[in-house]
Amino acid sequence: MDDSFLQTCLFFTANRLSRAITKMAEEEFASTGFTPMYGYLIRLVNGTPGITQKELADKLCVTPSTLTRFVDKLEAKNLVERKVQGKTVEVYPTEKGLGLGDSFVQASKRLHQRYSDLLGKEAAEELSSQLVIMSAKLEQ
Amino acid sequence: MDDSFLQTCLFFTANRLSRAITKMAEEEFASTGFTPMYGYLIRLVNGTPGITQKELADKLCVTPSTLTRFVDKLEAKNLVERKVQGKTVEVYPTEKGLGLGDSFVQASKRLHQRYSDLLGKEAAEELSSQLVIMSAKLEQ
DNA sequence: CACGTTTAGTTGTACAAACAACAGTAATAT
DNA sequence: ATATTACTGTTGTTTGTACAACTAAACGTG
Repeated sequence: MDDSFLQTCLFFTANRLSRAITKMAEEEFASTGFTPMYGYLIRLVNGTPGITQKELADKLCVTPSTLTRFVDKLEAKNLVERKVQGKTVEVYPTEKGLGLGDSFVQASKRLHQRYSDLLGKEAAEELSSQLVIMSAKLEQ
Repeated sequence: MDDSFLQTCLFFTANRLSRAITKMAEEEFASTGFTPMYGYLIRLVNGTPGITQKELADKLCVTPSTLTRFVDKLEAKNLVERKVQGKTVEVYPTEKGLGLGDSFVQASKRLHQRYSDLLGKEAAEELSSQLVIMSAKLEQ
């Protein structure tokens, strides 16, 4: 049967890549005790104390509801703190969160190394920057 | 703050693209009453009557457990039929499933047109084929 | 043949992420 | 100054997907 429609459909190919890289990222982040997305969130908060949830959602490209759940979990584990400011919520790092920062940076580096070895350093960087450009166009 | 690590991390950029294209695909497939993944599954079954679940999982790049759930749902809606053959399960189309085939093809075409308009036809095709190559390397 | 090994599929469970509906606050317009 | 609109965040619910543990069939070797 002709199943070439799978290879040419961006929905399918993008999701395939997403699943492959997510699996790899989870493996590399496993030692931190958190999944990659939480690692990036904490890094953003550590690097921008008082960043609002809206800004976090924009940077991470997730919906506000998803971000609420993320912050809920991190707050429960005492890794970030919320401070309500009118209608917005500012998110601040905690001592514990700041202490974990480095392990996330290390995990990111291992992940980057691992996929760069498989794809080639140049190709990996080119791919990533293409994905940013294309995502922006699709989100319009 | 320097948040360039988000743009250069393939985990992040791949998931961003995945969410953007998934949203678009769901919009275009909404009129069929099914999400895109189910559409592709039905097309595979319609085009390859008796295909096994293993083969479907391989083609769709999902795990066997995920595929079991998909087939469960489609079978409940009478869109495919299971036939146990020893330890494997063959999946066959139903009349109803065959009848829906065309609407999935139409939805796929609309989706393809829509993202091609945004990305450029050439760029979209190039991107999709790059994603296939890169995914294969990551899955090793 | 019998036992262990591999393979295919299923089920329980968990998590990321979305949407829809809602609540509270801020900003704008009349 | 009040009413309306817009914005930010939360909660309930749903879906896609994975993994681990399991069952059952097939295969291979002593």
